Amino acid sequence: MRDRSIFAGLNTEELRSLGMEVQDIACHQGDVLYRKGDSARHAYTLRTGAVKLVKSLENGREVIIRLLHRGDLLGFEGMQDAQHRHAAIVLAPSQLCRLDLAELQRLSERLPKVQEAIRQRWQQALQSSEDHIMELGAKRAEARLATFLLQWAEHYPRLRSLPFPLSRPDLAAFLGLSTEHVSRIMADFKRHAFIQEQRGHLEILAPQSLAELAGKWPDHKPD
Amino acid sequence: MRDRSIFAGLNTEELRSLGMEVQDIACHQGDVLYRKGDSARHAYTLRTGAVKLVKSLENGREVIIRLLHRGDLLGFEGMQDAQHRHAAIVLAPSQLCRLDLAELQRLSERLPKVQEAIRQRWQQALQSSEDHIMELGAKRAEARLATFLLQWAEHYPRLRSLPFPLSRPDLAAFLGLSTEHVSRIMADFKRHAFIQEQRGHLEILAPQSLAELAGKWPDHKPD
DNA sequence: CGCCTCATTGAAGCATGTCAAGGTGAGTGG
DNA sequence: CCACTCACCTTGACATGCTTCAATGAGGCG
Repeated sequence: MRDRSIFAGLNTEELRSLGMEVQDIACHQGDVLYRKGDSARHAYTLRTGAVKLVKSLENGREVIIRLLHRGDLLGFEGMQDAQHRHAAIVLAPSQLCRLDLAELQRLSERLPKVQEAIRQRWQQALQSSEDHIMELGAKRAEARLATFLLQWAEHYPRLRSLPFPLSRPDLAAFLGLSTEHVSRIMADFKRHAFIQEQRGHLEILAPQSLAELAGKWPDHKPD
Repeated sequence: MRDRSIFAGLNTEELRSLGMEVQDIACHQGDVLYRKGDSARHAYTLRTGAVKLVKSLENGREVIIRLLHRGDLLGFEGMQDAQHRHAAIVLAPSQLCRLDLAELQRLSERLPKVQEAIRQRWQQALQSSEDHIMELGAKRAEARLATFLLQWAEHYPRLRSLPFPLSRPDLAAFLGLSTEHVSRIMADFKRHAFIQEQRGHLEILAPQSLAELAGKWPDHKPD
């Protein structure tokens, strides 16, 4: 596990031998990796667990811009901006690797592979953001939530009972809805026996039904 | 104008001398640069004009994922995906440069500067997508529209009358609203003399008022 | 214990979507 | 040149999805 490639096909040892300072970090729920506006010193790779990237409106309302899973990178915006664009908050017990940004910068100039790897991750992030835009722009609450649950499940293949460290406010902040509305829909899903929930774990009982809901649009009843 | 750097600090001549096939292209409204699913052969830089990137839901409903302005790049997802992720449609008379993706790929492996430049643009795109997510997730229609108009204006500094090639359906598809609702709000803005519109041109009369609206949130009245 | 935050539910209000109708303007074929 | 069409814009009336406010209960934690 310690030997698996953590970034750009390189594992911890190899990165270290290239002069990179790599630090293993263990976090638990609620830990703040960095806040919006912090000067960007480190980037991270998420080895296990889950992290949310949060942006706040002047108003105090928070929006979750992206949810990170095992294998995702974060904090790399520091390669161009001096400061972090959002806050990174740990959702579930996680293990991360912390990389020094300045050294990463130098490394990427020497190793095109690294540069390439970073670009690739950025494209992934962009794609997921664009998908999210579609969800927010075109679907209704029920469909957004259904889509989201199915996507979440994809991150834990061959697992019946999924880790699900998201609170209702979290879900609301990610899906652009009110806490109450999310709660109502989740309760509905449970009543219809589409899902089952207990102590931070989620089980999807009727993926088929959720998939139908996910593809249902405001303006069109398929029958 | 022909000599200005079009990409990664290189102008047309320099790119050509590096073996890159560069083609100047002139387009007008409605031209389709590529469609979603087209195999990705070319990337483009937008020299003047405006382009929309569109994704369709299975339902037929269209969402504008991103709006491109002078200096923006498009089609670069082809460097990793074999196919384009969205359709690119020209909104206003535009001049573009078309680059061969395969050659660009090779070039970027030889020139770190190019790789770097592409990564930078990707980050910009990601940032703008994330901002868009915030708009869709946290603001109401009036505020979204106000924000959008002000942002649009920023792309045409020192211009009183802005080119504004967006139809109401376009605005709706970008802001995640219905055409009618957009129309109503725009009419409101005109009645309040915040803006003025004529034949594809827009004038912002009261940026201050729009800015106030843009910062107004559903749950909080500032007074 | 007492104080949080979270989850759930109800009732009411408002924002936005839907449906429908009529008006304009641009392009097209006669 | 005209008439036709078609996409777009606007407006109204209505339906509904979603939020807000309020109240309650349940679990974590000092």
